Amino acid sequence: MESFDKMKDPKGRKRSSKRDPEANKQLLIKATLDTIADIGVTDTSVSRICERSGLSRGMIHLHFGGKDNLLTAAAQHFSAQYYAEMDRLTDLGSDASPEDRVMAVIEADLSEALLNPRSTKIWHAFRGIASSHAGIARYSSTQDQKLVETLRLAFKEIAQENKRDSNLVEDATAGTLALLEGMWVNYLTDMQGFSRRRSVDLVRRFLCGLFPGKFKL
Amino acid sequence: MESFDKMKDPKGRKRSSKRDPEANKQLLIKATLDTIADIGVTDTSVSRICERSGLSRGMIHLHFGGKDNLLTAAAQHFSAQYYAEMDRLTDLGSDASPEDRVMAVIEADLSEALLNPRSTKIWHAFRGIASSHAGIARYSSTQDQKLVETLRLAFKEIAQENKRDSNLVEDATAGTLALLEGMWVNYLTDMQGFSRRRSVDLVRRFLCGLFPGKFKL
DNA sequence: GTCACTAATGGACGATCGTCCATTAAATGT
DNA sequence: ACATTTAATGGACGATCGTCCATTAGTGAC
Repeated sequence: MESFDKMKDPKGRKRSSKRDPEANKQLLIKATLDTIADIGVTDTSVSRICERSGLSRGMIHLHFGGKDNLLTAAAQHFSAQYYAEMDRLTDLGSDASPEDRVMAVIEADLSEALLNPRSTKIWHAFRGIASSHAGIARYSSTQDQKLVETLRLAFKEIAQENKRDSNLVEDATAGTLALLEGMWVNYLTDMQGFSRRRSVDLVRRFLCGLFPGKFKL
Repeated sequence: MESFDKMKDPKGRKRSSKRDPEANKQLLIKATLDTIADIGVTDTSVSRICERSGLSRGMIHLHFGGKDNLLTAAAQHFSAQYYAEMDRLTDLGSDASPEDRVMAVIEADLSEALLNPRSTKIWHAFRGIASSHAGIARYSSTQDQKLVETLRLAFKEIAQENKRDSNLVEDATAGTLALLEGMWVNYLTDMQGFSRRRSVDLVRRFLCGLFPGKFKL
C-alpha cells in the first residue's frame, strides 16, 4: 500500500514518519506567530493555533504546559530569528569601515528580510502586551546587547577620529536605534507609502549631521 | 430627610443627582483606559471595565453598542487628550522662534504630562492591536496632521535661512517624530533608567547636526 | 511478537467571554 | 398626580476560552 521509507534527518538517524516532538514544538511556535500576524494577539486562542498547525488541541499543554509558555517561546523564537538574520546580513569583512558597519545594521533592519508585514505586526503585538506579560517582556526589547555593542563600537571608532565629548557615542547609538524604532512604526502605520531607501537615507542624514564628513550622500 | 438640591451644571440647567448618560460614557472610557494600563488589553473584559467603573454590565452595550465600539471610543479619547495636552504645552507666543517651537514639541512629548507609565502602556497596547482592529488603527498614529504641520512649518523657516535641498524639511519632520517614538519605546522598556533631560538633549543633538548652528547646547 | 514507554489525540470541564433583554428606577411632560 | 419616556440594572444565554486527562497510537527494546 504505502512505502515505509523513513525520512532521514540531516544527521541521518532518528526521525520517522510520525511522532516528532521537536518538530511539533516548532510547528506550534510557527503557527502561533502566523496567527498573531494574521488575526492579532487578542484573537489568538489555543484552538486557533492548533487549527492552523493541524495538530490536536492537547499539544500545547503537552509541549509547553500552557498557552502563556507557548507565547513566551514564540516571542523568544521570533527575537532569536531577528537577531540571527541581522547577524547574517551584517557579516561584513573584518576590515570594513565603522561607517559601513553602521550602515549595514541600518540597511539590514530596514530590509525586507527583517521589516515586513508579518514581522512588524508580530513585533508590535508582543510589545503591546509586554507590560502585562512578564515572559514576553524579556524578548520585546531592542536592547539586544550584541547589536548595541556593535553600534557602540563602530561609533566609538568614528568619534575618536574627530574627538568630542563622551556622550556622543552613547547618543549616536541610542539615537540610531530610536530612529529605527520610529521607522518600524512608520512602516506599520502606512506600508504603502513607506520607502526603504528614503528611510535609510533619513537615518544616514541624521548620522551625517552627528559626524560631519562621515555618512555622506 | 434629605436635601433635594439639584447639582447645577456649569450651564445652570439640567444635571440631576442620578442619571447622567454622558458622564457615564466618559466614566466607562476612563475605566477602560485605566484597565488597559493596569492589566493589559488582553485581560480587559467587559466585566472588568464595569467592575472598575462601578457601573452595571449592561451599560457598555447600552451606550456604545458593544465592547469594540467602546475600545474605539477609548482610543479616540486617549488620542484627543494627548493632542489637547500637546497643544496646551506648546502654546508659545506667536513670536517664538522656530527652534523654540520645535523644542517645545519635543519637551512636551517627553514631559511627564504626556509620557508616563499609564500613557505609554495604553499607547503601545493600542498600537499592538491596531493592525487587527480597524477602529483603533485610526487613532494609533503619530501622524496627527496638525502636529506634523507645526513641525514642518518650523523646520521650513529654519531651513530657508541656510537653504538646502527640499527633502531636508521632510526628513527633519519625520526624523524628529521617529526619534520621539523611539524615546517612548525606551521609556516603556526601562522606566527606571530613563532620563527625560538626556532624551531631550539627544533629540536636540540630532537636530543640531541637521541644522548646523541651530539647536545649540 | 510482546512489552514498556512516550507522543499524540480529542473531548470533558468549569470559568469566563460578549451580547442582549425583561425589569426597575428616575426624570420629564401634562 | 399620573403617564410617558429614557437611563440603568443585573441576570440569562450560547459561545468560546484554557486546562487537563483518559484513551489511542506509534516506537524501540528485548
